[in-house]
Amino acid sequence: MRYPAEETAERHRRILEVASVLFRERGFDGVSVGQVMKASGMTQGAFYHHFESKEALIEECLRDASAKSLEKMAAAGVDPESMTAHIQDYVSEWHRDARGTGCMIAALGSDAAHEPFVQPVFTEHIEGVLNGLMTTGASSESGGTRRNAIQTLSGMVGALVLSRAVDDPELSSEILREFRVAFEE
Amino acid sequence: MRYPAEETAERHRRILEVASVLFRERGFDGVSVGQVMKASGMTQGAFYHHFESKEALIEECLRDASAKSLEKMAAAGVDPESMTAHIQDYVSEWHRDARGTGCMIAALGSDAAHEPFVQPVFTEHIEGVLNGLMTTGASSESGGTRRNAIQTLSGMVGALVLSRAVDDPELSSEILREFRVAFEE
DNA sequence: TGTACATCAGTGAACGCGCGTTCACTGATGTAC
DNA sequence: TGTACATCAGTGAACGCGCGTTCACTGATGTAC
Repeated sequence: MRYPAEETAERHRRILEVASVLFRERGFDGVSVGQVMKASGMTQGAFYHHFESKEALIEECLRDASAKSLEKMAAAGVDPESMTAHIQDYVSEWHRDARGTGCMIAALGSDAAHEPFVQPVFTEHIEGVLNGLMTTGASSESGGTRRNAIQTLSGMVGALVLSRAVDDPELSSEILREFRVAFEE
Repeated sequence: MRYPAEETAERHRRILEVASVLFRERGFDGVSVGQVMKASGMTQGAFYHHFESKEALIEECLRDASAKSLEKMAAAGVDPESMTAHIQDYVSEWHRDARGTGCMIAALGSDAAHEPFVQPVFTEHIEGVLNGLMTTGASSESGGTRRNAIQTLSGMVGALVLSRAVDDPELSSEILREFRVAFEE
């Protein structure tokens, strides 16, 4: 059956959305094309009418996640107080437990090191985040320099990765809490 | 052929060493049992005389990497200056390019989030590293508190992950360099 | 001390399985006349 | 306006491949007598 262009675009979006969540939850190798399509309500075969390959899907997922993340950040970056709130929200129990919809760097960053084809997307994304952190002076008391943005982002990503790698809920929360106090008020 | 106990133990160590490097370089899913055994100079079949399963190998590799890392850190932790040097060495181009022999948190941390069986090892390891950072006051000008250890470790791990996720050598070096200045002298 | 046998870490082929990808086929929609 | 046909996003079976794991077999070493 041939479908109206609108429905086709809608299905494309659904695959992208579903896959984007699954990849962040389970890693690139932890999700198969079949699983993505099943979760999107279609059969495997239809996948290749929407994407050239699994790698192409991954790339598009990352570009999508990057764009959404930068939008959210731009909204928070209008003044120093809301940027501080944004950082506090990043290093939170809520975000730790929402891998599928959260930061792609924390979820997939260490995989990016051995999957060269995703590195261009990560490079652009990280540049974008650094610029976002610099637009307000919230990254440190000494103002919104690029150096402060780099130090802030490193800490945010590291704290979230540590809190997720750990088994013990007390330690996990302690990491988030103790990191957060560096950006209080 | 039956082998002397010494040779058997030596082969076990070799498998562990080879696998430990490969996992950090390519991730858990990026390395097969066959590849590990080939790189260790044996055939696939011998693997199961040394380890119960691939998961058991991974666990033993991580415990080994953790022990070696904590030893190195203890050696550096005798005084604040050498601990500072240790931190500077961690956030370096050298370490960035030595994934196979470097920090297991930076190399495999985001995979740990979706492989629950490795989380106990990561929990113990991270506790150990935090204790190591606290033995000297080097983690911050305000002394070796646990809070400072958490903030320092988060930043170290995050900076290394960012520097490896990125395509552009200039940006990668900039991240390392700008993070390092926070711990100068 | 010499011989018979149990041990067990090797070899390498085979197992079933799930993967990414391809394929022949279907049939409602949009287009040409 | 009605009919004939091309399009193309679906279906679901099949492809070859590499995976983790198992297996029958080998044969030098260590042990028992």
